[in-house]
Amino acid sequence: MQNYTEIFKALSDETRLRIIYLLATTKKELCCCELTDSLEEPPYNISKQLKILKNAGLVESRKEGKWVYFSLQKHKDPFTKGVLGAINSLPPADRQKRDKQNLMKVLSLRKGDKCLHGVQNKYFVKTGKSLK
Amino acid sequence: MQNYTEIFKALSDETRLRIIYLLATTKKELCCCELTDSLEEPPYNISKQLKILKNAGLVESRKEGKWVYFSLQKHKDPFTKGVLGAINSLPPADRQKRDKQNLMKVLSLRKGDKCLHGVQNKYFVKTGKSLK
DNA sequence: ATAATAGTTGCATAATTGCGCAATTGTGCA
DNA sequence: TGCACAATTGCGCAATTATGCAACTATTAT
Repeated sequence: MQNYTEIFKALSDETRLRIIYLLATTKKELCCCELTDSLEEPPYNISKQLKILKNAGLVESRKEGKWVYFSLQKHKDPFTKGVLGAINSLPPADRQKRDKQNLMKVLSLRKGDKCLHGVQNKYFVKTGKSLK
Repeated sequence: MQNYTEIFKALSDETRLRIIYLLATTKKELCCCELTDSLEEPPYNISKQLKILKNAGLVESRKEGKWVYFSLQKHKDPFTKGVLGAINSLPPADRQKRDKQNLMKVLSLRKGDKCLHGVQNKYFVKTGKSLK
């Protein structure tokens, strides 16, 4: 049962839930810098939250050159599938809409479905704060 | 989205998940002392966890004399319904089997579907520790 | 009224978590 | 080799949460 409480704990943080929401609704693999631009959170924070999600078995990663792509864990037990299904069906709040808009903007910069740029809003990298 | 992280946070504790599991699988309303005996946890702990579950909107309570009966919240949004469904379908681990055995024992003491006794293992009340 | 009991709450302390910064790792490229 | 950059990690501090005990409320029985 610890497994399950760990999954719930991983989902009990707003940043982590926003990440999962993007992964679940777009059904794409996203790299750290794309998530950084989408959530307007500094890279180290995104990276830390992704690690927690990975340890909980919700997310898996794939390294490709300098980039690491994250996606929902493929092999899910019925429990995890049920929980992720519930998240996937959530109506998007303002925050989610903006996250998704940001993501669409960044995804349009991909070349051949690959992220070949880095963080767009470089300001995050240094300060962790949004520009406007 | 805070609502949802709050729900996940409420479920990210083993004691609370055990309570929800009993409520979800028995589909009965259970009083605090019955949960105390089932989980073999001291009453104040059960009471505190129930309060958190209640604040998260997962549980509702009904007072009847000295007793307070708790049950799953009746009016559930699709999200909550999905999450509780996932919990309900969990295969019982050893802990859950014992919890349920304990509960069955205590439920058999009811008169007319009412709990008219208190905590059976009174030792919990004073020390919070299991007898054997 | 007094005692007993179901349940709750306040408080002090311990443990955990979150966040930002700086430093580090790993990879590709000049 | 040295540099740029995506991503990660260790550390310190603040904030939050968990835990156990004791005191408290509410209700019933004597």
